[in-house]
Amino acid sequence: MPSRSVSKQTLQRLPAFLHYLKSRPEGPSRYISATAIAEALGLNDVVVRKDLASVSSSGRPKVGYVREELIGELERFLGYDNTQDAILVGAGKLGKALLSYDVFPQYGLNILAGFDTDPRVAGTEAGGKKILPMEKLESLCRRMGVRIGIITVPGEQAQGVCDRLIASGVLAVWNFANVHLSVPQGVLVQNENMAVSLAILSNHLKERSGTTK
Amino acid sequence: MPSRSVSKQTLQRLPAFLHYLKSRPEGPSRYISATAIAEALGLNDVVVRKDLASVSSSGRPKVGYVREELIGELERFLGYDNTQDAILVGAGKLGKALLSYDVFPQYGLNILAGFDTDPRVAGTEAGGKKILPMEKLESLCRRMGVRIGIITVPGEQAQGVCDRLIASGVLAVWNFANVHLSVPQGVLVQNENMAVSLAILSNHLKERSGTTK
DNA sequence: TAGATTGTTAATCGATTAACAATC
DNA sequence: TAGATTGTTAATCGATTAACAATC
Repeated sequence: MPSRSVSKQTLQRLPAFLHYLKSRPEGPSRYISATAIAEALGLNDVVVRKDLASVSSSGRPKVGYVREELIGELERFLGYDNTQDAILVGAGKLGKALLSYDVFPQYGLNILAGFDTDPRVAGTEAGGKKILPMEKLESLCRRMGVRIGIITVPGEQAQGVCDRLIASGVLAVWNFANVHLSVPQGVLVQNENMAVSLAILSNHLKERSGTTK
Repeated sequence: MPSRSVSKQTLQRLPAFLHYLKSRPEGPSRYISATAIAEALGLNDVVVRKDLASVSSSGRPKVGYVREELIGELERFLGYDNTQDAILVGAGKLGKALLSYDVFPQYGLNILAGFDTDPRVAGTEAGGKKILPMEKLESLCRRMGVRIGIITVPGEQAQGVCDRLIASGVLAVWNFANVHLSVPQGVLVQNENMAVSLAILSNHLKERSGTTK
């Protein structure tokens, strides 16, 4: 079965559906409709129906979806049941916080270890994960077939670290450094950029103040 | 001068432009072209030109933009020079990390204080910021005219906290809890959702594995 | 059967890209 | 003048929304 290709927008909504289904109090019915999800999340119902269609085909007219079944299909689609190994580079404040972040396994992410250039940091632990010196990066990645790299180093070092990760076989980079990373075709960079969020918040306030009403 | 309205996509790219301009080594020229920015960030040049047009009108054919001038215009547009006060609710691990995050002021965000229900936490400090008991929430918000609220409480409490923030005059909510928040028209919720990022990473790997090549 | 719901097909909307005129 | 660059107008593309047929 080929994995269906979905748009980025769809992919951004699916986790919210899953979370809503899980958090919803066990109702009298085993069923849930796309309409109900749409209403709860403030979305158009056709959007929800289309999104669900790319993940499941168990929806039945008049009744909707079996809640438990849909949860399973979403989890499978999002890869929550298929844990991926990752490594993290840059064990500063943020890096350590992520190493200790204990909900990642629930989302299918398993951080094997952290890496840091600072010899005082390498050798220590965070969240029960070892922090290793940078020299071990390539060998660990290759040995374990690591495909996800998390970058939490200062901006100036990010591109260099990224290049080393890719050379070691990493195919997806989660970038917390506030710089643009250049990567070869086929490698994904997912930026986690607080500056962008702040810009959106600030712009909203500016527009609100601008209104006369 | 009315603040120009820009699309969300544009707003997401502007911080990257600014960061690139700032990080770019002082070249021989005072000028920078949209084409050069586009190339460095892997974007289409017309997109960059359109984005810049909504922020600046100082671009000149043949020469481009004066780098320093454009930096100033971007900073002003993004509100980096116009610091906004914010409060944070939920002083757990993540909350404390954000309270200590010392780059926010550079992006125009000033966190006044944290709040927490736990009496053992209220009264302590993080990053030099006081953590206050929840009872003081409304009075502080009203007194200081706080318009940004940061939510780092567990999911179950997020909606309740959100309602209290809005009742206290908050107009923009930065939500780190993995739940959908319902807010009245005119209030913005910006979700910082790691589950979404993980879904995107995981989906990329799935599609890569799916390819035969 | 009637009503609720799914899922599809067509219409609309908005963003990106392409083409080009203006200008230093 | 020629070339590089801006900024605008038109064409394309993709996502959302609307309309509707299918079905339990």
